[in-house]
Amino acid sequence: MAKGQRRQAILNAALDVFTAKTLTSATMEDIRAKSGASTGSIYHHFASKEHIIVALFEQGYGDLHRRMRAAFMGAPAAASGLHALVDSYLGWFHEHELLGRFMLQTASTDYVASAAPAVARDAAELERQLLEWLQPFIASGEIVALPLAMYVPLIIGPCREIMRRWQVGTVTLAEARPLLAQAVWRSLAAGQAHAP
Amino acid sequence: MAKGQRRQAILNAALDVFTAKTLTSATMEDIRAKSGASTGSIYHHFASKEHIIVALFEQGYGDLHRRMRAAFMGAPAAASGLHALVDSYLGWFHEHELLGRFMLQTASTDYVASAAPAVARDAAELERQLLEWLQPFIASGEIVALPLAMYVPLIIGPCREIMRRWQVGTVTLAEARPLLAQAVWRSLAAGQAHAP
DNA sequence: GACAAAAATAGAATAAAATTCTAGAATAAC
DNA sequence: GTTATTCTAGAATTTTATTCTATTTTTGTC
Repeated sequence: MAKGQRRQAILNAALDVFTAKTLTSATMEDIRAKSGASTGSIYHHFASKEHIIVALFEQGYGDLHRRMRAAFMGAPAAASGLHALVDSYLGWFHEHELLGRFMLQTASTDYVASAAPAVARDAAELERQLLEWLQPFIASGEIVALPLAMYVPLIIGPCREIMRRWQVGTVTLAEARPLLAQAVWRSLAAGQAHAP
Repeated sequence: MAKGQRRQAILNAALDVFTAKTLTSATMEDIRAKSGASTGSIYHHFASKEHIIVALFEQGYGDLHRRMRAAFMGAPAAASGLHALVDSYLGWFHEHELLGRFMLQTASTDYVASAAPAVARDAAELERQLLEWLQPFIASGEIVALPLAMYVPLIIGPCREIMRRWQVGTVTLAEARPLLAQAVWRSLAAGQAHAP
């Protein structure tokens, strides 16, 4: 078995098992059986069940963040950049159904923050870059001025909930995708109608 | 010990333990020690560790949903109803810090859906009522027409993410509360500027 | 207020699962 | 080719959830 093959086989098996059953009810024995690895081999690659979970998160978020970053960085206009960002998020989860299900269903960002500091750092860096990219549009008044910590929730919050629903089949991307980007844009675009 | 006292003591202890450690690393022994109940007593009230978790969810979501329902139902105007809805969500989590942390951090809606069907049903009913309430405003063109499954994500998504951040201290409610309601309103209000 | 029935508690016993350990096989480094 | 390192195996151990049996407390009834 080639270099790193076994490790990935274990991760793949774990992902299957974790999405089929719940995190707690999935046993190491399940993972062992599905991956074909021995107990010793599993514990050679991962210190514990939790470490397997963390490794999956790192893999998933690493890839997702990379894609999101690429989406807005370099975009010249606010609207197109945000549109691309929303699209990248939806697109990633669309293309990584199992891992995405695991990421959205299993644990929250805060759980990850303590268990997977690398992911937390990467997320913080991504947010910093996004805010930096937004800055000129806020300054010019094209995007509403808000406490900085609010932008990501306003952009990602709706995306996340939509993808949750997509995962359980109550929403289709074909219809949601363009409308979602527009809705996010409206929530951030300045110079429009005010509400009470 | 009075009627139902022990059950609640167990739930309280479990909540403490679950928020202090992770769901898996929190043991029945931890709960036993903190609650002062015996093993037998715990298993008399709850069939398993998972049942304790579900009971906490039912308690939390039952109360939250009740409050959200009260917020918009009967509101005469779209803007004020949505404002009240957002406020009720933020307010509830503000007032139930521990339970709220548990609910947002621990498990997702979908996990709950399979484990706690009562919660899922209640959530579905709440959504139905919200959409029914929204209907006239959509018909009149005051609120944008979207696939029905998109409204809740657009409203609750940002709220959820904001509260997550509030829980870890990166956002204060004093500043976020009014701005969030406005942003949600903008994302739903029709007849405004279009984006590419 | 005595008494049966039901609910609640206790803690020991068991079962299930995670993790550790010791030894052996494969691979890489030199 | 040989030595060191990584990897694999599977049995042994430890930890944790759950079950079981017996005892106590409460509740409803006369």
